[in-house]
Amino acid sequence: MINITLPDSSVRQYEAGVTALDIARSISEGLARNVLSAKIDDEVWDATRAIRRDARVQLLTWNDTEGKATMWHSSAHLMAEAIEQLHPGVKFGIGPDIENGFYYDIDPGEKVITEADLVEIEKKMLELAKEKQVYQRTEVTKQEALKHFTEKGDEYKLELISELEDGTITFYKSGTFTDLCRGPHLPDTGFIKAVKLTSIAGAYWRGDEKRKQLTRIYGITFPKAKELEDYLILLEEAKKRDHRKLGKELELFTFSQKVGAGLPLWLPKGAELRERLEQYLKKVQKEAGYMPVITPHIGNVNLYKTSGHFDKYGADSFRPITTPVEGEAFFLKPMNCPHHCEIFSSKPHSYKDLPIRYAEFGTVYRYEQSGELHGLTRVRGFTQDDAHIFCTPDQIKSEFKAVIKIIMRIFKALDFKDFITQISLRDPNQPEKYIGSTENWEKAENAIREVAAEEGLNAIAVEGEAAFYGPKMDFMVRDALGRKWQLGTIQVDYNLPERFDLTYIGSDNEKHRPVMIHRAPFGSMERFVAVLIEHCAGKFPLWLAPEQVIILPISEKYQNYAEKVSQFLKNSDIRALIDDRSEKTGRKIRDAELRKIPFMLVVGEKEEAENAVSVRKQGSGDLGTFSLEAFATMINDEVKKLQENV
RNA sequence: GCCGAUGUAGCUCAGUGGUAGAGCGCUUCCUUGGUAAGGAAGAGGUCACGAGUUCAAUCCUCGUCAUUGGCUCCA
Repeated sequence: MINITLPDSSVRQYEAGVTALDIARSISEGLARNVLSAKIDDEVWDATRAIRRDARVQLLTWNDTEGKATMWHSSAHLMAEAIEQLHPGVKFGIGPDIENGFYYDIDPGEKVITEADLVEIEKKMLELAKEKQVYQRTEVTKQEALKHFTEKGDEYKLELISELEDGTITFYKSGTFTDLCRGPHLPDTGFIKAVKLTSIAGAYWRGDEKRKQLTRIYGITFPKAKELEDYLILLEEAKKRDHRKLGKELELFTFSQKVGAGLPLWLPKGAELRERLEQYLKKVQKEAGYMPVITPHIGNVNLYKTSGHFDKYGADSFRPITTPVEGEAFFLKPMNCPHHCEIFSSKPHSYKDLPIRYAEFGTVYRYEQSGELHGLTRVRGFTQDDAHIFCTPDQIKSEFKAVIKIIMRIFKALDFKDFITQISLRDPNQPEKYIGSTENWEKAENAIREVAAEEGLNAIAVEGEAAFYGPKMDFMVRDALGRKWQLGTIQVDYNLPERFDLTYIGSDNEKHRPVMIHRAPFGSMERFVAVLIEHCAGKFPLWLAPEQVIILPISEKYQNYAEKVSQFLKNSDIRALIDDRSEKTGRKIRDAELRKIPFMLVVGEKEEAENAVSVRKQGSGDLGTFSLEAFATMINDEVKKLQENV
């Protein structure tokens, strides 16, 4: 007998060789029907795999992330089986579960799989699922594994097997499909009740752009048809928040082929919104001791040779601008830091001057690959809310913390709660990607780790995500469709000060090297506004809304009074406009609601007589009648509250 | 940059080898209306751009550009 400890700490005894499914059955049939897999100690196993030792067992169902993962991983196998039956000879790469579903990378040979094929594959999957094919796990030797896939002629699987150690290799077979796989899997395919193959895309084998591009098919499955329906509705809802759609509808920004791909044009309302964000940050930065600087949009190529940007990115940048002078060339600036280094160099500094904080809303230009452009989140010309802090080594941590404080203040003011804090480190396997000494890198990385720990940030460390000159702390937020974007960033840099030979005079009257902190709380105005639009679904906080109030006269007779209200609000620093169309009030209200204008003021005979307005709040309806003064006070108080909500 | 898809009126989209349609928006007129769509008329398109096939191309073929789902990249 073995002892099985359940999550509630109760211990039950079973025969050795018992399966998680048996355990579930011994608790209740209903539970057994829902068990997808099980966590045995800290490893997720098939629910049908024999347990031969004492263990902690947690049964996993659709309600568990790992349960879903099991479902989706098994679904990838099911899809592969369907594809193999419909298109014999297809070769398979990898087919993992992902955050929302699964994919399989396949090499269809001569055939091109298109979206039209997906419907057929879905149908086949459901057919096979109904057969309740059992997922059978077998342990195989490396030799057997190699033999199997040599016979099948699947070079991708052979490559994967060649990297595995003998004795750890398992196959899973379900129906007619056998795959190299670590598992775990569902007991059988019958759990898969609803299937949607969502998209098809090219994906390089092993993520290497020099290797063959396979066809990747993404899909998602559910244990109930209703859940699939709900998921699809959710996706539709998410699309409505897409900043590209809202940006157009709310007239915030646009693009023009004539201007060029990836070069955003801010429309008046978008510019209004952005300027308010900039003014807000300028105020915060002034309080925090930053000094404004302004630098040009181009810089001599030599500047970027010194900084290292030319070597690193020169080949993939906009071509240099040449001049009538032989050999002279300028670059569109891709970064503000080299310019700021030169500002620092413009005069000698004492340790007493440090830290020095230069801030600039600096517009930079980067030649992003054409396939990378995406709305406002990935563009070729954008404005960073950049600043560079030049400090002594022992000021790093306090300066770093002060920056975190600014970022948190902004995120809080805009109600960004779901962000990810990431420590972006070197890839230790690719030292050639970075400049500077190992010693400096370690110092910088340690400083960031220490700050993260001391500030109690729940940060995840990711290797290979650092900038080429230094490690970063990045603040990431997801867009409406779940894609992660980096917003705020703080970077510790020992390298540029060295390359620019920056110095300050210490108390010992010797020259010392300052450390540089690069930081941008918004990241870029473009990307930040994009994420902000999606975050609030276009319903901006009152202080940012390009149009705060719309006045709706009941009829033309009250046009004069509407003008008077408008003038009063403008004098009270409130952004108001009048809907003077010859339309009924219901229509004006509907249009204002759709334009997401925070407040609507209905004015007619009654309001004019009382010098009042009837207030309607976007999304929540009629608030009743207010005197003009009371309304203005209410708006101004709310704006003030929102801005100071920190 | 790579693989796939898409590009028709300001917007959302339908459509056809014989040079085009709807709804919304816009303009004008009627209507002067109290909390999510009042009525009528009208204007508006080189069907992304360039070649090719054809008697004839918005439609078929090729190329370019842009958008888009991913991959790769992201100072």
